[in-house]
Amino acid sequence: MGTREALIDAATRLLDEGGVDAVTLREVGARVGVSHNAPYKHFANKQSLLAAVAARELASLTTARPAGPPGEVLRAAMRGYIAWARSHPNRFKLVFGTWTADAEGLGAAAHAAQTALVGLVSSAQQAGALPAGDPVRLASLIRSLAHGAADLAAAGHLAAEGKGRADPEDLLDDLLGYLRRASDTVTDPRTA
Amino acid sequence: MGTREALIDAATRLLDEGGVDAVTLREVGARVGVSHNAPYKHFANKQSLLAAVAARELASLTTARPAGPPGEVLRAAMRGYIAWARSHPNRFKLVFGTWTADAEGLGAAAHAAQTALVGLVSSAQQAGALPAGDPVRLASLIRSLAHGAADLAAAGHLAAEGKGRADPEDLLDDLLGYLRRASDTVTDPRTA
DNA sequence: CCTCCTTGGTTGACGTTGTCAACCTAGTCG
DNA sequence: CGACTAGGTTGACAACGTCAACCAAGGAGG
Repeated sequence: MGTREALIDAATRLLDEGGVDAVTLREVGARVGVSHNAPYKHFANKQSLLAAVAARELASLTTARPAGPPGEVLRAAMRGYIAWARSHPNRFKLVFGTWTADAEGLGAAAHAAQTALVGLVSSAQQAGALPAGDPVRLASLIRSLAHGAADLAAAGHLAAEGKGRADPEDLLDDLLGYLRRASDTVTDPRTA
Repeated sequence: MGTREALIDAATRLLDEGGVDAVTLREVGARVGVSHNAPYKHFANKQSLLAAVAARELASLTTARPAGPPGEVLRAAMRGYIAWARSHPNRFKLVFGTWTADAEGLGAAAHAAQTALVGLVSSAQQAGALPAGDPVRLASLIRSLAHGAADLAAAGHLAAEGKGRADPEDLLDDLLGYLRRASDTVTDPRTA
């Protein structure tokens, strides 16, 4: 059990408990049982530690993909994305925060997530659950909606009560419904 | 020329320059020409100052609405939203950051923005540019996409180069296109 | 005119935090 | 056996948010 992993664990727990401001190198060190400067033996600075937390989180999102009809797998994956954002809002905010420098591991994880999603979209297209077109672009569309809905909901900028209730899951279903309808109306082979 | 406004101005400028971490009460005070504790005469704490910055920013987003065909007005409004997010990413991040407490003025501004957008959507629906349905829900859908696309683009999580290029503006147009097609199918099932 | 209170400002201090420098120790390898 | 390195320690420092105490201008009201 490396100290490095323990530091990332402790930082993640602190992040969940009190937001990014609660993640202090001293407290992280204390929780692992080392001094306040031990983290510097594993990370260049606080940002690097947070980047490691974000990278691991993003990677864990990409794994664990269930089986089933392509359209449903895609829907389940995006629901997982939304559920993760709602249950761990601080991690969500961290992952998509400002990463000026030091985004090596993070960039790779982001690219992997993107690629996996594009694969799901392609399968769903072949199954007729999504309209034809560039799968990368369609994946970006779907992910942008899920991401935006989750973020707005977390920030409280989405109508959450009353007749105009719009949960992120509802909005996702709405979009997938519109897309399925679009794929039904036209059997257009390719639109470049 | 109230000192309070000057403080908000200085804080906004600092935010643009170096992110939220660069906004220090001491530097804000120095730029306005007062001491490092003067801001406490106008704001309860740093969070309150940032909340004032965010509230003013959100309010400025709601104003300035052009005229034209309803569908185009809606599209222009969302493009303005995206353009704002791209040109002032730090303000964008701040406005939709974590606002546990002290969201009075911010909540009001958010509600106003929501209401204005719902009005645009309703008009576009009556003009046939959008499918029927709860306008609040449809507005949430469109805004979620614009918001998510802008946020992902700012974080670099959106494929930005190569053949899979997906600018936020492109994704917005894609969504509006699908929606228009869905609104057409009610009267005319044949669409291309 | 004097008094009192509010408004907006000041200086000084304190604890916390990120970060740097110097030092120490157990293990590995030539 | 000696040198090097990985990992950890203590101590210091400047910057930051925040609190407390003090202070000047200016009206309100007797």
